[in-house]
Amino acid sequence: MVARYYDLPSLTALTAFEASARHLSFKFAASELGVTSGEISRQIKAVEEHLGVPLFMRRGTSVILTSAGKDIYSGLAGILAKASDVVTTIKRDRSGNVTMPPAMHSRRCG
Amino acid sequence: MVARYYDLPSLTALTAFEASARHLSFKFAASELGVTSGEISRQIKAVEEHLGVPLFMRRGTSVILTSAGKDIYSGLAGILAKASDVVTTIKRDRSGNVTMPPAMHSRRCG
DNA sequence: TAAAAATACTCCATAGGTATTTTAT
DNA sequence: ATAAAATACCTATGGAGTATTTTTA
Repeated sequence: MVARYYDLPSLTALTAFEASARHLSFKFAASELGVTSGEISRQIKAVEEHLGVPLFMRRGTSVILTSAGKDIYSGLAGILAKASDVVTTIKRDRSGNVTMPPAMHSRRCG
Repeated sequence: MVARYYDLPSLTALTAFEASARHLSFKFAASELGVTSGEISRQIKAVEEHLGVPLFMRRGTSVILTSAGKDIYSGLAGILAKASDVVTTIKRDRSGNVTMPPAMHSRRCG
């Protein structure tokens, strides 16, 4: 396993958390992300175990954010979106914008 | 697979890229992250395939960043560090700081 | 008792190591 | 020839589905 230079849970888990926090529902998060709610439940648990803090209070048929959950949500949601923007921008501007001759696109170059 | 609400390569791959770009060496990145250089090579390839753009020019015994590589590096390195900060802060302030009675720390709560 | 979350299985994809090969110096 | 990156092969871990169980409104 990569030695976590960045101390972060997996993107999968953070994505599950962000959607769950936004919807205040594992079920809706699951449906938005196209996975089962069981998987969301496991991913949320993974984030909580990574942090050592509960992020949701389970009230049987619904969930609400703990204050740690609110902090993480407000701290991370924007950052994830920004990271995604950077990547999307590069992808949009790709091919021909690399300020190098086309030959540079092959794996090896001299 | 989670339906990539955020259009990002895996954190593992981004971490490998960040370290490689900083060191301009897959070998040093590998040693810093505690993995083999073969794994770094594969992760970089994964990012490049995700983006559809080469990020490094391979010059046999060394690598240099393409302009897309520079863009991604300057765009993402800070964001990853910031995300890591958020998480680290929460971890440091955990246990007892949840503005809820200690009982709230158990899985179920009423 | 119904609706949502948690969990016990299971399976598959991705992370990662070792050993070897390729590439450019 | 040497030093670094790429790759073929293999194993281990984590992501994810199905079905069932638990929880509280």
